[in-house]
Amino acid sequence: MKDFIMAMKALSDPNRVKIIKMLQHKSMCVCEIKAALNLPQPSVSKHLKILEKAGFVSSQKDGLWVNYYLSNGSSTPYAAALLGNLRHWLKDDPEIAGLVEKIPFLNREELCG
Amino acid sequence: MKDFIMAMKALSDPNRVKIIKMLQHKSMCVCEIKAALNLPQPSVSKHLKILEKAGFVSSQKDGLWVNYYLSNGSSTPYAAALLGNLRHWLKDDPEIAGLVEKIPFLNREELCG
DNA sequence: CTTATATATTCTTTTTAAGGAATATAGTGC
DNA sequence: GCACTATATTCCTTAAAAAGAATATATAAG
Repeated sequence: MKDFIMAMKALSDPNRVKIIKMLQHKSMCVCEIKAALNLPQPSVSKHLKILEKAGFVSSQKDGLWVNYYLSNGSSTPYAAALLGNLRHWLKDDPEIAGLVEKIPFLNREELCG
Repeated sequence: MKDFIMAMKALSDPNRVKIIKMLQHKSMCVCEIKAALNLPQPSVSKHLKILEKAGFVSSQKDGLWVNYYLSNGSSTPYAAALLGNLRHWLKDDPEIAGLVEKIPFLNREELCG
């Protein structure tokens, strides 16, 4: 039950849902997410930590950057199933669509430099 | 997005999840749920309202009683899909199992009289 | 119309989660 | 070693949700 509640709470915040929807298209570092959502960096880090603990995302260091990407099923069954649903859910949400359109133009070197 | 967040928030509380898991077995009135979960009546009514607004449960008056039951897909796609998942999720949770075992012995006339 | 009962609503208090500013950590390059 | 940069963490404040007590509504029965 505890894991299930943690998963639901992780998805109860629009910014965290937006992060997941963006990561469906490519793995991103903190500063890219920060730029896309226009949020302060510590806020992004905190959201990512919540998503990570709930099993939705994983991370990998790449030098000074940390790349975040969607977890592959092995974490918790709840996160895995919900990530599957979220593949098509909210596809037509205008706010999400707007974000996704901008993803190709995010330039990590430029944003963080 | 708003509907999705509402659904996630509705499932972010253990008591509400327990209500859904019980309703999988039979439709129940407020006093039966109150007895099963050992919660104050206003608290049960409030939880039910949240579940209803998020599309998980519906209700039907039966004289002085109000019967609550799981909504059938037509409400929101999120609630419908999650209700599907919840059919098997948490089946082995000890707390849920304990609750479900007691459902057959809930006697509405006795509890509310 | 009055009483009794099941449920709903309101209001207040407490708890929990989110936002923000500042600081800390951990790599990188000199 | 020092300086720089991306990310993480802490602490404090604010906002949102839950719990609790009291009251209101609605239906049924006498």
